[in-house]
Amino acid sequence: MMSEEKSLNFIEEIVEEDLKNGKYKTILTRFPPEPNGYLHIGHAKSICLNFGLGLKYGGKTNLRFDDTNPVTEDTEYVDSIKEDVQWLGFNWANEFYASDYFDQLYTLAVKLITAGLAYVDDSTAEEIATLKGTPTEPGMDSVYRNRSVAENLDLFEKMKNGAFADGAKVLRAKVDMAAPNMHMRDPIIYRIKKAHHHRTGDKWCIYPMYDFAHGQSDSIENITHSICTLEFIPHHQLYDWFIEKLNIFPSKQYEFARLNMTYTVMSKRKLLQLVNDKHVQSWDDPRMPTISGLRRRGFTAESIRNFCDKIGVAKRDNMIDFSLLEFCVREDLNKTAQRVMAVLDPVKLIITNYPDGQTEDFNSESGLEAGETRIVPFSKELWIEREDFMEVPAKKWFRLAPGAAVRLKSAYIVKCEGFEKDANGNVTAVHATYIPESKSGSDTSGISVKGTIHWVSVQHAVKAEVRLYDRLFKVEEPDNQTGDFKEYLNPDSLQVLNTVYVEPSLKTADLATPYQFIRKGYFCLDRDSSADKLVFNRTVTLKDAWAKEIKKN
RNA sequence: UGGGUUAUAGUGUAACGGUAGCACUACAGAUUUUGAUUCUGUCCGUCUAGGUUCGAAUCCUAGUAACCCAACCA
Repeated sequence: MMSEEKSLNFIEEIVEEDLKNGKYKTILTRFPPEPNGYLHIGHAKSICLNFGLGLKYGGKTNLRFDDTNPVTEDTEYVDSIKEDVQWLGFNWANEFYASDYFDQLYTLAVKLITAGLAYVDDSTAEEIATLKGTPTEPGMDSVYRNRSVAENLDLFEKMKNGAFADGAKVLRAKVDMAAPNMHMRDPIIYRIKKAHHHRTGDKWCIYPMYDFAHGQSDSIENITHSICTLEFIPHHQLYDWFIEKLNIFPSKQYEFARLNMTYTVMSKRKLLQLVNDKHVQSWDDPRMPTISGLRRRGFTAESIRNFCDKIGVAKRDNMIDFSLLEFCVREDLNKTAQRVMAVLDPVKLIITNYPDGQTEDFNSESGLEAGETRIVPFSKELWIEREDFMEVPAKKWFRLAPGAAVRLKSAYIVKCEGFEKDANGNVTAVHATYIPESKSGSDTSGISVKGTIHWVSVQHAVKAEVRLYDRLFKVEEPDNQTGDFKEYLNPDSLQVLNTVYVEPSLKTADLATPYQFIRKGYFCLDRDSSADKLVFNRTVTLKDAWAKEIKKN
């Protein structure tokens, strides 16, 4: 038996090495979101990586909210983040908050001051920026850089006690104003913000910066592998500097390339703009790349996990085709979706030789597994898809056209005998005769047809609303265009169909079940549905060989 | 123009000095009561130039390109 061995990504290699040589007995990772927005598919990559490592190597993973900036953070985001991580199928060992550590962080800052490695700076933001220099020119010392330890201690305590206004003073680490790494040029580690915090309330008026909170929180929790994205590479040196100077648990930082995907944007700032400017209806608008948006759209947790597995983990910048995500969701839904019939763009098919008032119940397979069936009622008048009839058939056309025959899925073969048109030339009805001996499952007609189409009985049909989604942006890389990214939004990303007829079995449709509208795609019920109105979202279309055939001409 | 990171088919990702493989996409075909699924096949790649070696995607040298860093954001 050939064993197919999946190769390790570079972080798994590091973990295996650390475990093998006894550096650690078990590993501890963490997923550290800032609660200032909803999670998106890029976060899913990080979640799958961090929690996946814990699972794969018998370790644990904490969920830690990096809540050090009270002005942008909110419990609404905390709640959504927890829901999304759980929905993706992961359980955290502990739910922590950087704000849990504010007292310890304050103590660590005092320790740094005492060691002569931090000072209070009264300079304005502009002065600090000017003195910082540029990547090609070294910075210069602030005049406050050499304050005594005692004075720094006194000033820092006063900062904590609210003696100064926002922005009046900051606490800076004393590193090296000439360092080639800009982040080592005496980084700010505490600032004054008299703002209400979602968890600590008004207890604090100084808050630590990312660099003096993230690594220290990792250390407090004894995180072994602190995994973040590439843009934090310049912080790595500082991360290690604090650990060394503070002599705390040596967590190690590793960086991987964040996920980028075609036809969408992946920055919380931009996504927030789309929500605020009403280009989408909400964070969970089905067009959004957010976890909640994808969930509402009908993507499964399984498909997103598979996607994250397929894209891999590496250090080079990447741009993943949206079609890979579509492939993953089709792959999963094909196995699980209930097959049903729905006519999105209805036109009437009248079976002239079928008795008035007669109905028949047909069994139709509702899943991929043999034996799963549901009952679909049939009658003289049916709704069929407008695009399944062509007055003048195209080449290789094997659906309905004058004189042509098709199979009505799970029912009879019908032959088109004519059609009706209105004054504008639009087809208003198609006429056909059915072949009684061609009944599905007991066909003795001897006729074989190439095409099979779906249908819904007019008298049994249930009216529904269907929302079709297309890519959010009309260009592959909205981030890499000139001008505002919003200029590249796809105006046709949402199409609402108000007159869709679905088969009666869908009256009991529920939010948890994925459906395949045969030949049309995968759909799910939207939470906007009510007792008297069904609303479906199209998750993704089916692959469509015919559409490609047409495009070729 | 300082520092850092990265370069393998159209897009991702393997190969750890020894046959450049896998997935998606694209294309062609078989099967099909979903033009779906399934199955078969095809196209396409080691950033460049030198060097080391029996042998280089991998090691060395020199280039080139892309991305990140000058928020009291994370």
